[in-house]
Amino acid sequence: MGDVYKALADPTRRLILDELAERDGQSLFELCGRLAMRHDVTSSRQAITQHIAVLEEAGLVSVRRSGRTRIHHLHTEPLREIVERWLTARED
Amino acid sequence: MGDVYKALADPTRRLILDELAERDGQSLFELCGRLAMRHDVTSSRQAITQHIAVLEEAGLVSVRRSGRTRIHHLHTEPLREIVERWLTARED
DNA sequence: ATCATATGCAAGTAACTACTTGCATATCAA
DNA sequence: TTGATATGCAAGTAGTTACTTGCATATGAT
Repeated sequence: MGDVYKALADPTRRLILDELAERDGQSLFELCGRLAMRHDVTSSRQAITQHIAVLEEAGLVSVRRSGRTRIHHLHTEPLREIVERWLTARED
Repeated sequence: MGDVYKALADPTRRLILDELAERDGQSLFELCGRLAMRHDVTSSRQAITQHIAVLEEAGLVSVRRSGRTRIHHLHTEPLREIVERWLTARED
């Protein structure tokens, strides 16, 4: 399993999470389009694919195939690790 | 102001935050020692200094001088951005 | 003043990361 | 099948990052 923190380190990847948070279940094509239109992401489709792969390895995004289309879903659970690590008072 | 996400991307920097979370107000020397002893961090003092600089730019650590000693303090507030960005339901 | 302690600065390097380009594959419709 | 759509794979490259080494500075104690 990949590194959640490293996955968040790139601004484009964070925008991908933003996009999926606003509209879950987008295809790759849809994502690329909306990232370009609404967030001024000029990267190529391949670049986006590679970013999504990193997010997937971190457990933040899951991919499901439907015909010739990839559908992407957001999973925020891995982010809770951050909260629990430093934002929660611990008793030891 | 630096990037909180990039600051968290490095495992050694996260251990520094862990250390300060457990014992706030450590000096550089103290930090280096405890990182080596308790977390098997083999990096040089300079490496640690550079990591702290990144954490400082991200607002996660503040440094105060006391004589020939640097005292480090943890600040978790910047981490709340992460929570509010994806872990909080938004209404728009 | 002298010496050890605690830290600062800077250049160099190896590894990693994001990105691109070019081509390949697969699905759907007509 | 043929063509267009949607995505996959892989090699190459520029820029970044973490790290080290060597030397400099500054504080505190004797």
